[in-house]
Amino acid sequence: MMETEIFRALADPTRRAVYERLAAAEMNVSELRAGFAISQPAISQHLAALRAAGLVTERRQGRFTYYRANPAALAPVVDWVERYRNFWPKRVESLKQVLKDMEP
Amino acid sequence: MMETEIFRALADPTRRAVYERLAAAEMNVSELRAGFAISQPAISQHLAALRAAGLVTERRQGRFTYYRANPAALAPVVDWVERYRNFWPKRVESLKQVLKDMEP
DNA sequence: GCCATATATAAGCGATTGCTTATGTGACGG
DNA sequence: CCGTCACATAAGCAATCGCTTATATATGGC
Repeated sequence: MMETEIFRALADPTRRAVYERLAAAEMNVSELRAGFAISQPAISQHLAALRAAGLVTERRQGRFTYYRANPAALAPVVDWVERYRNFWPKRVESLKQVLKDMEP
Repeated sequence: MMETEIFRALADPTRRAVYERLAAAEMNVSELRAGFAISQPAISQHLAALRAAGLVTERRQGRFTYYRANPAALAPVVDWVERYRNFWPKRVESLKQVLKDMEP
């Protein structure tokens, strides 16, 4: 299940923090690591999880790998929440559409 | 972190399925169990996780405990996604407001 | 009171998580 | 080339997960 991988990736607070930093600005691994008190491999492993879920994309440039958030990959989360829209008005539709429009 | 507990609760596919069934209809544990191929304690443990995250509420009636989904508890998920609204138009605001209006 | 029913909790177990240290891989600068 | 830098991968480990079986806690019917 695709949603499982995304929810699982976001379930870790460090990983959400990584995503948040990458949403603010594209960054290479060393720059990213600066904000956290964990080892470089730990960061790489978190990035691998986010990458597998499609939540971040990488761009290799020489020795550096630049990562950025891919907010379009959050669509399944909104989709899932949206399935319970019968509980509330269907204004949620708009968000779903916006995310769909972002697809590359 | 509150979001962590919610994301973690939703990260398990069985738990999401439980939530989905409880979103469709209030149900006691035995009725709920009928739809799954796992033991009664396993269901109770999933319900405990969902309950701890505030995603479901219980109503005891005699020997039975009836559970129902509490969609308002999904608000932090929408909130979190919404934090990246700078990537997309701010129509997301409306969803946040709707969820806030649902609070008991 | 006594027994069955409905659910929760405890205990135990293999699988998975998130971290660490160690090592690999590839690109740059001398 | 050769050493260093940027990053990924491997291996190992304690903690946590999701499940099981066993047991506790209520409630209801007799």
